[in-house]
Amino acid sequence: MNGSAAKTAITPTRAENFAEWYQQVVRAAELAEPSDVRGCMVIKPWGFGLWENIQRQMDAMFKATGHRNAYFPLFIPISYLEKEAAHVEGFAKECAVVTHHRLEVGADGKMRPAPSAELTEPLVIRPTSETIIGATYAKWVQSYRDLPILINQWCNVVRWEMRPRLFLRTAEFLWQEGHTAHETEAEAREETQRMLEVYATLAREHLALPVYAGEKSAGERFPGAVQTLCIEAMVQDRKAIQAGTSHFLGQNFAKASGIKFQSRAGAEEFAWTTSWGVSTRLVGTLLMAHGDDDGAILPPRVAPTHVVILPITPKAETRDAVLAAADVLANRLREQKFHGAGLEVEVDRRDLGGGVKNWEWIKKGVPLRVELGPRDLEKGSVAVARRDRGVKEKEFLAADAFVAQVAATLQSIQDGLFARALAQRDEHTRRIDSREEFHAFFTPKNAEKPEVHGGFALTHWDGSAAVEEQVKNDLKVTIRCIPADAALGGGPGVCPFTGKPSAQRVLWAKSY
RNA sequence: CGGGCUGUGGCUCAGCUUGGUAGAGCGCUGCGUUCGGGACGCAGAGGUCGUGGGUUCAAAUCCCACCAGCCCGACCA
Repeated sequence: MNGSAAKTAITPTRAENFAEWYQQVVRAAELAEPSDVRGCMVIKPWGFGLWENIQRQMDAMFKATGHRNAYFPLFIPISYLEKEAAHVEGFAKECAVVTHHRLEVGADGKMRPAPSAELTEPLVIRPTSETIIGATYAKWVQSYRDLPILINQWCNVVRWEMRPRLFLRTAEFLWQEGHTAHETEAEAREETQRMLEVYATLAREHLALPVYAGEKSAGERFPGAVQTLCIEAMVQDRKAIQAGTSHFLGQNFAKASGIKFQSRAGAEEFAWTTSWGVSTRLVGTLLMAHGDDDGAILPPRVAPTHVVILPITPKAETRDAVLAAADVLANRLREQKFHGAGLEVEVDRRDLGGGVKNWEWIKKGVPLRVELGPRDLEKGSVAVARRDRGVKEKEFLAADAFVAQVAATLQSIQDGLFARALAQRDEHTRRIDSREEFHAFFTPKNAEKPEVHGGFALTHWDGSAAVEEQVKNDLKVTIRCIPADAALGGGPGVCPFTGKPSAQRVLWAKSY
């Protein structure tokens, strides 16, 4: 024991070095770790449990909006990728390529790809699946009666990133990609919008992340898309992070892949397609949005475990009774429903001393920790600590009362996290009308070691790529989206960078 | 993929300048005392010093190459 009361579980703190804090949280919370393969991560059970919960809830929303899951190949012939010009250009730089199908022992005794087993056409490991799914849809679609096709797939993709960060940017990551084909433009645009709303709902209600929804500027658009919609969240260093995207692909991919059909009028027409996705990046987003200097804080709706029971067994003679009581309490809690499902409860029976266990769970971000000791058995009480409050704040409750109100308590944590994130975002979202103020907003006081600064700026823009480019070069700030909400856009005005007219305000920020 | 820095038990690092055959703290294992705010004592286990080559009687230490990681840029869910 060397600690003062002010000691934090994570060093450095968020204020000291946010990027390093994040990495330490991922490690301390046992969410993931770097693997021996450059750029790839091992997602550990606690981190994967989080992803599974996000997955399950999102999957239900996809099904509810008429989609079905399917699975398409990991390997994509290079010729498929070449079909859509903008698309290849966007992804070519980060593709892993499979060139051989067999290994052999070389002269140096080491394994090497067998020269005799070179593929006639190399295969790309999917960076995304528009092309191969498009080629498949082309076979499936002949008539307007075959439309719409509403399919989603859960899978991994590979984008050969050079600067990996766990969950936020890795060479391989897990995601879902929805791919739909429609008879009309209007239908496809509606789908694009609908799925963005699904993402916004997921973010707000399940992940407790307030998000701004809007459209990407041409410069930030998905390669090959006509329109890219997105939701943008703010994390605690006030940077933006894209939490989901939905693309209206027009007829670009239909033309590239030959998805055509005979219309009601008998004419041959190209289908209108969409694609939309969210990735394990959401896990990183959650951590950066809600965590504190003691580690992760998980929203109850996606936490792998809602309640952990920590039996306090100071004396051998009371140990069995306490452990038995912990199991009874756990079972009573499991009968409680939170958003339709029984609570996930864990009894931590490990024979570890003192506060060690307690701190492990704090770092992991479990919503509720319950201490149960010999004195509680006598009094019928429990000691409850909420992860969204200070680690010292322990509430002694009658066990019955705790069980009765546990679902409400979890919801209160969920709501509290959202409110906290919303307050932080609103506090650091500013309408800015002058170039000088814009620059000041995004310039740290300490250039050597930049402090947390800036935020979201709602500023007019003349619509030119030149301004985007200039601002990005000067400040590393980009347009995160053109907000759909008129209250944010605020109608016409003047671009502070050029003095030219602007249709509406757009959302600027530094981003992940 | 360009510029800089760094590779030594599981982790963080000392040792390298001035070559002489490897250390600390944490963690881990065992036993005991502890346990409602991150415990303590004693006894242990654990290292091809990133990889390959070179110089030397002798290399963690000097030289070369390669690989990997971190930071800063360009790119991105």
